[in-house]
Amino acid sequence: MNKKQLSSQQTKQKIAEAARTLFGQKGYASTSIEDIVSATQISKGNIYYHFKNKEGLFLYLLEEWTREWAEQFQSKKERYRTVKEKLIALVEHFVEDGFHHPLTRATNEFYATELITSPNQDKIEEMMQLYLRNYEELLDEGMQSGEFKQDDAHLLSIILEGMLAGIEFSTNQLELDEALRLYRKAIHVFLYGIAVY
Amino acid sequence: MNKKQLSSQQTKQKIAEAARTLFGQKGYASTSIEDIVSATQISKGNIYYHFKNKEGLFLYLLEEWTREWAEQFQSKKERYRTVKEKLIALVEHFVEDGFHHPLTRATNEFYATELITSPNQDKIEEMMQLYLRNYEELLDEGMQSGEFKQDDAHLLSIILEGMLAGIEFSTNQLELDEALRLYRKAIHVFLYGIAVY
DNA sequence: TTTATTTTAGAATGAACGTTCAGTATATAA
DNA sequence: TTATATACTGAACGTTCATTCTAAAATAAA
Repeated sequence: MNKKQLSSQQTKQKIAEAARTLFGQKGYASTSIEDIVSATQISKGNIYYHFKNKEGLFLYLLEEWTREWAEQFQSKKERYRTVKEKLIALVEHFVEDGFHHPLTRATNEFYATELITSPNQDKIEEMMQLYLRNYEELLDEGMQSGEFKQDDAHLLSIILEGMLAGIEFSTNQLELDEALRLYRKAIHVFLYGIAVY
Repeated sequence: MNKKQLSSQQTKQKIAEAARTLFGQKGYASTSIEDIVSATQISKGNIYYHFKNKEGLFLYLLEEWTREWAEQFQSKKERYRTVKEKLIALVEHFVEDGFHHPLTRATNEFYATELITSPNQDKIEEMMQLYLRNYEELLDEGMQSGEFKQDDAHLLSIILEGMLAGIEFSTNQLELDEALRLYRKAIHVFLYGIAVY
């Protein structure tokens, strides 16, 4: 990569960073390309040089985020022994580190609005599935090991994912420690609910 | 109410009905006032005669919905004996009758986008609280009666509400019976999670 | 019948915004 | 040095859309 390509990559990342922050602060629809221009001093044309359009820019951020999430998920998983511990650690990690992730709220909005029109439905759907598959795997593991009752792991993964995502919704006004308390309680209720006694 | 007032009320309801359907089908932002004009043959000016603006129209629908919800919640509550039964019945009822309520998705979108800018935050917040209070009351009742472990009912109400709302999200593609199965499983996991053994 | 009030119509307004495009600068390669 | 592909600029475009405004129609009141 020569000097030019390098600085080009840097501007692309600068755009991405500012966009992530702005989408997080103002939501998807309310963030204009002009806002990103103001925040970065990078011209509109340049933004469109690096990204197909607004939707493409957002999708780029989503994919970046999903990739990171998956990596962290894996490394967390390996650090704990029982599935219970793993799940608790995962929840704590993603509350601490990601609960106010810039994109969580904007993603809801994006998903709610763009799902109907976007030709990128598949891409979004795929990302959703990634989260579910990871949870499902863990739950399966817990059933194999005898930690959890035999049950429909797929269904439970939707419930878990739904629960975590849904709580996030009520979480906007909460401080980190309050949020942490809420999520801990939630995962414990869930674990009690599926545990073998 | 004379003839004129009556027909005026009728047009107002006609607008509300069409808006509810359209917001449900296309989401909040993607539904234009023009769409409502096309669907109803009622003029723009007339719509603005009956409603302050688009946001006001949507809020009107939300309030209508919340009112109905609260009524049905009450009447359901009285028909069952234990809190467990009440909660299960409630979930089933609102899945069957409301899970594809026209406004569920649009409300998510509206909430996600308008929360930041809208001066109606309070109104929305208030509606949210109504749901929570109702759940909290029930949970409290269950703790009093010894059905549930002593715990923080407020926290649990947020978790329950979050879980139900969050699952809805994954539910768009599901058939009613699949959705019902999912929600039943969810409420059972939750109940097991908080029950006294 | 006349006057006042409420209700309806729809063209006009104006701002917001995503996207395009013609052109310019810059670094790399020849 | 020159040619070329890459990176970048920002004004202009076109469209969408909520909202406003003027006027007309319909009904109620006097």
